Amino acid sequence: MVIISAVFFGSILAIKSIPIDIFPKLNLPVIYVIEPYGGMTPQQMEGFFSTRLQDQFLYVNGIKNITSKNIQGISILKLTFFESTDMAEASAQVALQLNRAMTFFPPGALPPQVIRFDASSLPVGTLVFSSPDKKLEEITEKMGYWVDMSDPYITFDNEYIETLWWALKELYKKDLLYKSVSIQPYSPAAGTGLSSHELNQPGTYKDVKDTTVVAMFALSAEKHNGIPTNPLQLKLHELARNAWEPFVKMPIGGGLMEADKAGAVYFMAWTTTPWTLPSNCGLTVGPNIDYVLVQTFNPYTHKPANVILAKALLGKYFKPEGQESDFTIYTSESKLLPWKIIGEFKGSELEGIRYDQLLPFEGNTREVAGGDPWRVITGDFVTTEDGTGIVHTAPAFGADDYRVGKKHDIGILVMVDKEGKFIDYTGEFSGRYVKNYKNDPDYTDVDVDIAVKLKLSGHAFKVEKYEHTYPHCWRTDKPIIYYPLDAWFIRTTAVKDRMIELNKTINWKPKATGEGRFGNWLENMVDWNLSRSRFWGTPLPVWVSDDGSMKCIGSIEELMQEVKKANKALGLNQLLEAEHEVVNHSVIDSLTFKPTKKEDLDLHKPFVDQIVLVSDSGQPMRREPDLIDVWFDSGAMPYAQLHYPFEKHPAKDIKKNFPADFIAEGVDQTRGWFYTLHALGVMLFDSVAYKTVVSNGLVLDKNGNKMSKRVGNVIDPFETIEKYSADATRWYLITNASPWDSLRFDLEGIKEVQRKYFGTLYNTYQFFALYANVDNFTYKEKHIAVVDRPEIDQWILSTLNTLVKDVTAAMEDYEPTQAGRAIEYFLDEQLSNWYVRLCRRRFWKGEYEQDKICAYQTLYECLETLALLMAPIAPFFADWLFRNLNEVTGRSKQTSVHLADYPVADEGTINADLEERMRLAQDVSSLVLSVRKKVNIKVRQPLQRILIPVLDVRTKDQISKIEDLIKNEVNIKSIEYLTDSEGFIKKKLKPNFKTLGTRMGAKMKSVAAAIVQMDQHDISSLEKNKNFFLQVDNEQVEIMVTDVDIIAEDIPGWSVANKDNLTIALDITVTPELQEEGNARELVNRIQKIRKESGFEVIDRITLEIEEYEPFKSTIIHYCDYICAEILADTIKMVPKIENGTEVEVNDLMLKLFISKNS
RNA sequence: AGUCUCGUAGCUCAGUUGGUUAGAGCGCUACACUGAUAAUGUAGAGGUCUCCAGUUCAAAUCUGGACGGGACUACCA
Repeated sequence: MVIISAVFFGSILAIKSIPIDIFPKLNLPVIYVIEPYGGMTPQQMEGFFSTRLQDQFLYVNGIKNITSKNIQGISILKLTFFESTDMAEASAQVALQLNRAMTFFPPGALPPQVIRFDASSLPVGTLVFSSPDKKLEEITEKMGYWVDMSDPYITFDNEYIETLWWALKELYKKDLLYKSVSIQPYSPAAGTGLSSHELNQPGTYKDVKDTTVVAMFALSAEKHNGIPTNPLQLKLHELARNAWEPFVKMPIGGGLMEADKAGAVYFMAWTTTPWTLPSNCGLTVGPNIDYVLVQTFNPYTHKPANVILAKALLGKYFKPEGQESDFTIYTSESKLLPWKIIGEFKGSELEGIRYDQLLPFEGNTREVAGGDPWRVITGDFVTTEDGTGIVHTAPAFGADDYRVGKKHDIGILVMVDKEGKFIDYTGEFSGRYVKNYKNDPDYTDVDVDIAVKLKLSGHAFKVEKYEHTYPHCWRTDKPIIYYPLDAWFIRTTAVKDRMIELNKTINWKPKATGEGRFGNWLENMVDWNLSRSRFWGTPLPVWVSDDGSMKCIGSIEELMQEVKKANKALGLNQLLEAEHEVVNHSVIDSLTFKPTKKEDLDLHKPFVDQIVLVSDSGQPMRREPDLIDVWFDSGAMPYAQLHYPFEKHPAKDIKKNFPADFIAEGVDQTRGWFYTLHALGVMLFDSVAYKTVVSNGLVLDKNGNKMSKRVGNVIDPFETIEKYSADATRWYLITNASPWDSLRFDLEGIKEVQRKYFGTLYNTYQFFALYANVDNFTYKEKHIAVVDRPEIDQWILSTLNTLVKDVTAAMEDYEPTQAGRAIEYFLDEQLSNWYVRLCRRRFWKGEYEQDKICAYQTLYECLETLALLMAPIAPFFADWLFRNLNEVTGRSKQTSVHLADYPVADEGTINADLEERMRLAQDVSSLVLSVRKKVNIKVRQPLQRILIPVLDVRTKDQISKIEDLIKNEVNIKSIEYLTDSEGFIKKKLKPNFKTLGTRMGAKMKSVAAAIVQMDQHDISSLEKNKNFFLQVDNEQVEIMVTDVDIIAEDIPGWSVANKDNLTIALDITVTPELQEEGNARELVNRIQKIRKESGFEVIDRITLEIEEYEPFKSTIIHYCDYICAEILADTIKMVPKIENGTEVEVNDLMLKLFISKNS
């Protein structure tokens, strides 16, 4: 047993130290890449993420050695995971699910404490570290989910078992543990019960052809012990008699009709297992099903018969043309069976009617059955899908039968023994196997013989071969049967209400699973069948004596005491070491039990079975042979792995480990682990076992099919992680679909994540590092207060803090998908696409002073925070980023992102107004750009102005604060606002359906139409008076300003664009001045290109010579300073002729120029 | 068979308490930018919101049913 601290760890490390050497390396860490490329292409991304790098990192940096022990001052939250050792089998599924699950930990919870649970029921000794564990270990580590597996606690340790025993004894004391029979799948061929797991093996269910019989159960004589048992019973006989009355003494059905034969009434019941008929104890009908009494003939004996069956199933046995056809002409040769409905009733009316036992033998008498057999009872499970609507009920051989039989006390008959053969005293069938379990070549089918017998005696209505699926034993390939076996139960139904109540306090993700699937399950719960008849597993600590007294052992100590007591009372010597000391009980002959030392004690079979205890009355007691359900092991895991209540060690304090903050597992565990944890938590501690549960959806293949080895569509997690990295895989799994939704796993999606998210992040970081290296930015300057930074810095920091808030909220709500998507959006749309793009100049232009430092600090803070925020999802990249930043600046004392605290939003930095106006700026820019595109004027060409109609003061205010930004972004000179609108702006009304709808109701449609029809005059009247009367369907309807959105749709004569209620108009006149400026910019652009092609450094100064060219002359004169500044030229020389220059095209003008580097 | 869940663009997913132009990203096409440059930006095409019926002035959204994918439970005369 061990509690393991887990750290999300990792990073990416260089193999080769090839710096990106565009600029001299200064203090910031160099971005290492694997191949000698300068940039990061999608293809390289794969290589960059190579897990080989992760491995190196782990060992070089020693992060592996970090445990909860040496991390101080960090809040530790608990995380409980369940891991199955079936890893080898289901590795892909489990690994992928784990990937999704493990992102769940609330912020500030680093490192989470992970408890590893090992639900193995493998044989003692064989499981130390078998390959599945190695594999598990490896994948866990590579996924960035690290648990110390060097010392896992295991469920077959004595300490673990001791807690289980303690738990069982607690239940025993509360009278929640009892022994009973249950009908279980059983393989007579193998002589063993089968678990449902075994029954769910592929290939278990096979199509077989069985002999089926529709048997006829004759209603008893009219009285039972002198009184009719059901008023209907009399009536049925009477109906039959009356129906046949006209035919009495007539030659009918192959003989003279006799009055006393006419009244025979039969229930029809179908069975696919005729061998269960001697064990029949009842007939079950559906209370709400309609049944009919049909006058007809027995198809085999051709004698008159009256049968009862469900009305809905008449067509299965009777042809329509036979209805009310002539009874008198029916002979044994007749093809057509005449029939007539002579009575109709509900199933509930039939309840209690008695019938004669179908196949009475010496061995299946009323006394043997116990109870009150051979009655009609009701059950909800009866359908009219097939059969007759009346179910032959043999409580011994069907779970439903047993349940309903018990409820109605019809007794139980078990005419087949555990070898699958009829017991003695079953007449001619005695000793015969119900199926060919012995591979007897001369085997004859008992079912057939029973069918023949029934045919001959007039108790069969239809015998036919029927193909259906039937479960088979996976070991012997023989059909299984359902058989009553002794079993131990936990009386979960006794705490049902409490379990339901406490379940309501559990935070289920998604909610529906808890309320629906799990809630239903609880509502319909049955007692928990604990027994398993295998060899390996936790033995049930119950000893029983022949006279029925019972002891439940709750600890090793107690066992020792009891053994001592037994030794004394029975003269045994069980405590002693040796296998000699033969005593007067054969069981102990080969005893190797040496309980003098704890570790020598083996609480498993066969050892515990050899222990004999003594009852209070001095009788020897033997252990019940049962083992307990491994799900009990799992359910008790929170305390069993702490060896509760035997350990006093503070680290094993139950209060710190129970209940779990949350658990996560596949949704398929609803009835498994989720249930057993809950049941035991409630029964033992009257507490939930977990506060939150996340039920993970399945990971499907890209076509939406379940991954299966057989189909070959399994994703190998090793390969995936090897190739695409843990981070990209994790990010993909988390952001693509909520953990509880099933996910179509497509490798293309991971590539997309690499490009889109990690590529952008990497490039953003690289951009930062590039210039930070140049300027030697190490965050050594004093932190500049946010309010003292430029507006755009304030904005991105405000957005960043909003992001922190959102991500934290999403994480706390166990919504990592939302968190991941929010991070993506921030990085891509806001940081990269807006902030960095707009601020590029600030990083390379000008001196290293205030504004530049602001830019560095701001971008640094964004990157740093991003690293922290994304650490749970992308542990390796996040750490890489964090350390790259932090190792230079030392801002955080922690050496790894996983040791640092999760960011906390600074509310003071959040400025909603600012965020709103930046959104406006983005929208305005986007609109201007789209107009530019429409009219084909490139952004480099400056334009004079845009016009923004503003219908409220606030919008104007907001926009005017970000004018410069917009002007810069879309290259215009000025922004003008149109406030007084009438006659200039063409307005349009958009009805607000929400407010209008409730008021207008049915008139809504015509009102909406009328609103759209309103002219400019009407609109200004509405604006002025705040209301307006519309003429709709001869009715006056009042609308308010608040009922409409007023949109400036158009400004006549301008090029406009709008989005929502924002409209902009662009002045597209290019004046000669603007043209010149455009030319200048174009020229700068061309020269920059040449600089780059010529291999100049960005800081090189140049001289520019231009061949004189009249149309361009004034541009150069007017914009000389601007051009020089941009291209780092000291002077521009106009020369008459250039020999070896470059020809460039500027707005359709050809220029010849020559650039030389100044020395 | 029952219970649960999912079904929206070629693909992966958003879509608030029902409200009128159903959104992203990828992919595709075109263009722009060129001191983040194998990077970046803009635009376009692409939808019977699986189907049917109902409730409503109004349904991708609510109700019922069908179909399809998936999970679990059960194996049934």
